[in-house]
This record gives sequence, structure tokens and C-alpha cells, in this order.
Amino acid sequence: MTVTPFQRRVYEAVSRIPKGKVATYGGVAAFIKCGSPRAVGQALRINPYAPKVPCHRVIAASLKLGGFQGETRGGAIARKERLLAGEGVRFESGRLSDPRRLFSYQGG
DNA sequence: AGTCGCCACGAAG
DNA sequence: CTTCGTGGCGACT
Repeated sequence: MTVTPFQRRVYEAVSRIPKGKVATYGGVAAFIKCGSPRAVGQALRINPYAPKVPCHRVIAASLKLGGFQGETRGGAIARKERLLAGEGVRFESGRLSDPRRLFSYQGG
């Protein structure tokens, strides 16, 4: 498998998200100084470190679930929601119930 | 090396 | 809702 330096940055940033909180694609992008949140999603989509990198803790800026395991809808999203529920992050109608669960990065 | 099309997004209209 | 901007990457030439 080939992991680009950009991807490493993404995975490192995502690994910082504490259990019980979630970050947005845009938030991660900003932290790693990437102008395109979409590129972050692309990196997470091919996440080779499935268990190590908690990609399920990354949602869209609209507070919707975004994608999971390469899917934007379907069973994968349902599993993502259940996974987060197990960490205390609840969703309602596919949207984050409590925005206070959002994680924001500190420094560089 | 240059080009093209695809993305788990986001902001604006 | 639709449209446009954006950065990164695989596939093709």
C-alpha cells in the first residue's frame, strides 16, 4: 500500500480526536492546512489504518454523518452512527444532536 | 510530464 | 435544492 505524506497528515490529525467527540472534514482540513475538505474525505475513504485511525469520528460541517467505508448512505452509515452512539455521541435524524460534542484542535 | 475525471466537502445562490 | 470552488490522486496519453 502506498501512503502519501498528505494522507499521513490526515491520519495523524484524525487520531487526535478524543473518544466521545467528533470533528468535521473542514476542521481537519484547516488543522493540516489543506484548502479542500474534500481531499480529507478522499484520504479517509481509503484509510488503511481502519481501527487505529478513528475515521468514524469525522462528520460533515452540516453535522450530518458524511460517509463511512466508502458509502454516503446505507448500512455503513448506520454502523457509523451506532459506533458513535457507543462513544456517547448521539445523532437524531442523521444529524448530530449536541453540537457541543464537536472537537476543535488546539495549536499546531 | 501533462491532462482528465473522480471524490466520505463546503460555501454561496 | 443547485452550482461553483478547491486540493489531491489514479488512470491515460
